[in-house]
Amino acid sequence: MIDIKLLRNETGQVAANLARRGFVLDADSYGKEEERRKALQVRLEDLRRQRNEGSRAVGRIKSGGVDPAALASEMERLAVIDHELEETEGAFRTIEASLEAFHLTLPNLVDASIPDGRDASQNVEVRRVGDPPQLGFTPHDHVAIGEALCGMDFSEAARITGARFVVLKGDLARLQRALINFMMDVHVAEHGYEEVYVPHLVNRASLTGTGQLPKFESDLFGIAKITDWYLIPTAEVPVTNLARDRVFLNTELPKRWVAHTPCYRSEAGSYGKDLKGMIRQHQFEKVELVTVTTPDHSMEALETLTAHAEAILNKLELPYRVMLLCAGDLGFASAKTYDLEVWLPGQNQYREISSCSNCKDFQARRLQARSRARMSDKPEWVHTLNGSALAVGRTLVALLENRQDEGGRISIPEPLRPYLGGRSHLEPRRGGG
RNA sequence: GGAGAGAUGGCUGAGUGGUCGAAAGCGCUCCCCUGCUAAGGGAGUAAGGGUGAUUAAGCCCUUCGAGGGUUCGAAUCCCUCUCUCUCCGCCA
Repeated sequence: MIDIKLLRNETGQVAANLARRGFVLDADSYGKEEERRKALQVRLEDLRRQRNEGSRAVGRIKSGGVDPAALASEMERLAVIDHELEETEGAFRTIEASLEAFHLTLPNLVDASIPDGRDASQNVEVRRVGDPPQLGFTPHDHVAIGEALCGMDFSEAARITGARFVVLKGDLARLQRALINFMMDVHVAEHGYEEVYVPHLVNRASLTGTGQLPKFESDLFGIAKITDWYLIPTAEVPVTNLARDRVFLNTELPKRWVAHTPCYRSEAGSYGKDLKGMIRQHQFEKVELVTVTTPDHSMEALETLTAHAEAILNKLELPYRVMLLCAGDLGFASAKTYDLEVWLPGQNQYREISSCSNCKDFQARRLQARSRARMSDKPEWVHTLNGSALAVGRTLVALLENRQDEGGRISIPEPLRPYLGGRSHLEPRRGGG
């Protein structure tokens, strides 16, 4: 949620900022509704004050020996006030609820450092690391490689569930597990994150806190039995909610958490995209980094968090580029985002493998997550950041495609070998999976 | 799933219809005393919002798990829900 006071007082300025995202905020009609709210609130509070005074008067009359005439007239006066109070309260609640609902649909303000742009085509390449491999033959895509390794089966998954799922077996299932453990270990041992294990089902409040609800319900999988619960679309939701309703001491910050979870996304509205293979699935594994900082350190924390995600790509010797998202491509909760895009020879292009965002105080306001330097200080909103490090399924795809040889062997990068029993290669196999 | 107990400020914990936004303690802040690895004394210390001159004082409203209700008046009474704890059952 953006700062409501700022929205009220500088509606035009906020509207101009949000316009950079392509979000249209009608400043005039908002201003009018806000004026109505204010007038009603002032009236309401005055009525409540009158009622409180009257109630106290009744108390005084009763305790001081009953004077029936005074009591009757006071009660009569209060009945009139109560009547108007009830009406005003109803009107106020209606407008207040509608304003609150509206506030929850407003995306975060765009950071000043963000370039203009309408969509992904106008994102800015910040740097490029590593070169696409010179394979010297027509690269296979990960689907062909996976089938040759006899460990990637989409039709079985379709039978078990439906489209956009995969069954991994043998070397590939183990490779995925190796990647998860490798990433977790690097973040814990080398980057200093605290490993957390979190629920994979979350309630509406948590999803509202991080910004998926109320606006993006169609992207989520709900569950039939408990309608308040949803499968997590990312570990960002449960992990960032660790900060909910908390007041941190600045000395406790930054909090840096890492979690591995499966992620579930309905992929509504992406029917045509990436139908083949593991790139876009309803269920995928992800290792997620979350940082909670004081406001003065969050931009620096975004660079650090992004570097931590890049470290995984570097260790796995995967070529990638860093994109600074333009205003129009920024996610709902984010003020500034770097996407990491890995090179995929099978597609002959860079594809997103990580997204690192500074949400500044946007989620903190929804979450009531605050901090202060001393107990006697007034708490202020923390800043929250999150980033994939990395999307495991896509990392697996990238490894297969970048490290294949003409015979279909996959070379395992050095740091990953201990997680695969020391093996240096995966070999294609004959026969069925 | 069954039975019972509970949910109060950063924390612990009093408070069963009328200046209770809430005793006390801890913690924290400031001051004083003392003087050396500690202790004592005093004062202050919830949040959000409205009004005020958009950042003062003051005044006011709301909030004691959430939502309803009774009442002139609710932390206190009633109903529903959520969560926590204890015991039993079941279970990985």
